[in-house]
Amino acid sequence: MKILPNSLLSRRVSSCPASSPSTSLQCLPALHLFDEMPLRDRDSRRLNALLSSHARSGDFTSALLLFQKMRAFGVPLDSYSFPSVLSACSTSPRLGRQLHSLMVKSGCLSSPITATSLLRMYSNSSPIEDVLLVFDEMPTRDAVAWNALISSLVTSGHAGEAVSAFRSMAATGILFTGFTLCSLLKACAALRAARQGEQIHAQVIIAGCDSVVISTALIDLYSSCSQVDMAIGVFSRLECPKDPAIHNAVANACVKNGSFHEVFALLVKMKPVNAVFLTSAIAACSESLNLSYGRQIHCVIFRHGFDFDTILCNAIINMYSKCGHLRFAHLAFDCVGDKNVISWTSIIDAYGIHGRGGEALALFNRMEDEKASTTVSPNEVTLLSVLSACSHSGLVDEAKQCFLLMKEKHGVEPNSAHYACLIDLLGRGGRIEEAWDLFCALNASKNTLSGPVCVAMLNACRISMDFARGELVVMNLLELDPGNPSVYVQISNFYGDFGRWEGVEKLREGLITRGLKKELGRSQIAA
DNA sequence: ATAGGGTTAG
Repeated sequence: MKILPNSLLSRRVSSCPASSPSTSLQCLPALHLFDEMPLRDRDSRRLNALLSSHARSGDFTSALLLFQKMRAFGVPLDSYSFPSVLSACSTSPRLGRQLHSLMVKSGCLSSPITATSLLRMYSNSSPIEDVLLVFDEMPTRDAVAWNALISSLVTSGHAGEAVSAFRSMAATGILFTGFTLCSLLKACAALRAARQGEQIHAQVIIAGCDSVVISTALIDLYSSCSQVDMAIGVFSRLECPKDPAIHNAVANACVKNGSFHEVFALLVKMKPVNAVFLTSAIAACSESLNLSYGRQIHCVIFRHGFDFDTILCNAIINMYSKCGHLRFAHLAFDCVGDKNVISWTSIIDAYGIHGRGGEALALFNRMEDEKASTTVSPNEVTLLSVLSACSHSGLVDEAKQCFLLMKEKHGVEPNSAHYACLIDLLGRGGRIEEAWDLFCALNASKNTLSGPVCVAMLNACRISMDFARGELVVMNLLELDPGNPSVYVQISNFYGDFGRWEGVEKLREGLITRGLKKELGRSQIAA
């Protein structure tokens, strides 16, 4: 079952990743330029131009060093000095704040251009409140300023507020641009607002601002709204040249909506392939449990020299793990040069789902040991994988120990998924008293009681044949998640275990009056 | 002088 032509499989490595050039060498010419400039030439206009050229070429170190020199030599700073240097410090909020105060002192915030650069700086590294403050204090706001605000709201997870901001923008009489519509499409995608998204799509067509970038956002919108055919339609109707990003967007849309073969068909036609596309292609193999295609695509990745890409490697680890090939998952993990928290979580989870909790724990400890040198720390997903690995292997005490250390040692606050996992684990271990104590504590504080926590507790009651406690949990569960059909299945199974068929019947009636239907399951048996 | 789209773990 080979899908890829030999030409693709055997292509020589075309581009090896260039190692990044040394920053210290890069900034030497910048310093020389300034130092060798005759004193009379060191005026704001020339130096601002130099500053902006450094920033535009991505040489932020030189831009910041030059800015320092300008200050040291008393070169007057004006509105043309700040945008470049602000873009150079987007990852350093402390430096950004200092620049902000300099801008206030030099009266450079009256222009919407400089104020917008400041807003973008804050939106890259600071809480949304800081961004709003800058926007509120702008004396005049043009379309670019509004666009920056809307885009900042969307990327910080405030999609609803972004739509409101757009309404305010329109009410102020500022005309939207293609950039505005692009951010709104992202907002609609985040809100799964298909209707509103279609209306923006109409605006795009009316305003005639459809482009490859807008189309990419449209594909992502339809993908998020589970309308993969619409996404593919936008892609295939696009008349301008298609760039890598739009290919990647449509591949992602297909993966997310289960159209795996479309991804493979695109891959065969695509030239040149890129690492992002291959990541989606690997994800398609994981989702469809297609080890054969996964291995072929892994070959392509290797031959193209993309195996340095951490995100792609993480997808490969996950693919081998999901397809049942733990040994290859581990080999792929060992090959990741720059392991991040997802690399570690993926391999820990891989051992967990293969029932090898001891090795998962050993990897977790290794991650802790290497923390100092790699600056990678476990997060809440990592801890959930560790707990779940213990659960699959019956390592109850190890899980409890890990749970106790979660906050103080790892700095991770347990959430309801962690609680559910722990209760499930205690229940399976027949330790219903401990599970019940935890459940009652959560019930008392309310905010951590969730559907999954109740389901775990209910299962614990089934295992320990504790009908009285189970009935209490049933009441909690029906109150918490009455619209979820699978909840009724769980409860029904609980009553069934105890032969309480009248309970099952009552539940069935409840299901019918609520008009709930359980989604049909599908099973896949590998040949 | 400021501006938009694509990828990995539960």
